[in-house]
Amino acid sequence: MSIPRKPAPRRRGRPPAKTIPGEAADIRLHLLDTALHLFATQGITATPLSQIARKAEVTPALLHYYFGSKENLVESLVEERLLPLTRQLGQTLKPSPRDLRETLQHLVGDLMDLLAANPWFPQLWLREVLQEGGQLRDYLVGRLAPVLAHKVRDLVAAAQARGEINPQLEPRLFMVTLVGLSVFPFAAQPVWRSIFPAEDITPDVMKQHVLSLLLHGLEPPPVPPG
Amino acid sequence: MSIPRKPAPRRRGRPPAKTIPGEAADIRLHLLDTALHLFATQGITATPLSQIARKAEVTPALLHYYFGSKENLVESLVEERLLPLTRQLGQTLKPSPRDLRETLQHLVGDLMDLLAANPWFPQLWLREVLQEGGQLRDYLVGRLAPVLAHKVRDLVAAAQARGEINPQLEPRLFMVTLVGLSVFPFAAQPVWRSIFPAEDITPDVMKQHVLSLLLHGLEPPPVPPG
DNA sequence: GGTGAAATTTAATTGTCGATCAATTTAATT
DNA sequence: AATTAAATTGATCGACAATTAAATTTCACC
Repeated sequence: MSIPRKPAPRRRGRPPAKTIPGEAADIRLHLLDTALHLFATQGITATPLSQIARKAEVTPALLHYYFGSKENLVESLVEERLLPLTRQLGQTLKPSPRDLRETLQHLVGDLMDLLAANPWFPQLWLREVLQEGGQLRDYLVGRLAPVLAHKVRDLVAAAQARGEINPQLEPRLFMVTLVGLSVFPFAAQPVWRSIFPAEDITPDVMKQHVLSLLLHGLEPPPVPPG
Repeated sequence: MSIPRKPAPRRRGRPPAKTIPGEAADIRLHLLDTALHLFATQGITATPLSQIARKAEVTPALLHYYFGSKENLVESLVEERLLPLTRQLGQTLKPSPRDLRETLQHLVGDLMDLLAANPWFPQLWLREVLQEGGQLRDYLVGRLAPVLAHKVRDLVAAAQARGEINPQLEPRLFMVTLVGLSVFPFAAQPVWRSIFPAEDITPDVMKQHVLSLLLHGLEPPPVPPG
């Protein structure tokens, strides 16, 4: 039985190149992954570079070698991880010759798929966007919001004018509501899952719940004819 | 015109007692207020004691004199500011021989009133409940949730069984949804208010919006008979 | 095979923050 | 009036985090 050995405490100097190609994981990307995960679970300011380094089994100095500074590391994360996701989300609203309901259904569906596929997203979002001084807020307000929030507001207002939807809704609040409705349950998962057993509540169930609430609220469905 | 003078840089030693009774504000409470405000807007870890001290026009040492440690200060805040509010909220669901809609309307209404009256609440709530290791999480899961979440779940399930409400909703997700729907828009105020002008969106407007969405979703109201 | 660039670590530097403690001033008590 | 208790500052210590510099090892190319 081989003794489980500490993974050779990495000598100084440039390490030998991996010959196994699959193993040649780009260190920089690995650092990004590690940082993203820790930032999401603990917050950016609360996570020292040393911790990222330890988890990635390198030294803090290497983080500086690759990113220059902590601030820069965050910026890289936004640029390379967050932006692609949100851009993808932005696409959803592009072709909207559809019915409003259908459009919103797609938007919320896509958003929730994205949240389910990237568990770090909701926490990071709450912490770094909603929080005063959050590192990501400027980006949101400056780039993402104009694309999404304004469009949603206009679509809702137009549909209201046509009498297609509930006129008591405030168009300008609609986007926030949408986001709250989808992001919050994901971010709060650890809480409600520890309140009652809910292993059977999959992302799909959550999606159904949210969409149904969005479309009909508490209203029971009309009795089917027959 | 008198030169605006720096408020006398407080000599060391015990200060003379204020004879004006209204002026004799309890320093400890003042420190709590200041800390609460800064914590809510910047985050706990992001706020050094020195900043609280500067804003309250005392030295960091005094904070230690009154609270012993930063951790203790946070605990005091939770104990003396947050808990009373949440307890008060817990009362709302106590007497519920009412109709489900009416009950929920009251619950959401009360919650949103509370949020509007205590602007620091949403931010601190998000941080202390949703965040891994937040101070309020244990309390919420252990005490508040059993009162609220379980009750809401049961009420919703019962109403569904009676065919009174939308059967597609997941009862166990209902409470989270409710909280997300009300807390999120408040917490995100700084964001959406900077996206488009919305001075006219008062807490009452927000309340109407949320309640209407909750009750009817996107459904337009039935054409009034006549 | 030698040489410079690349990738790492170790070690040193600097700044900030929380905490402690002695000194000082006033209040309260006897 | 004397003495003790309470409230407050100033100075500073130790921990730790971010950054920088230097040293070391390997790689790639001529």
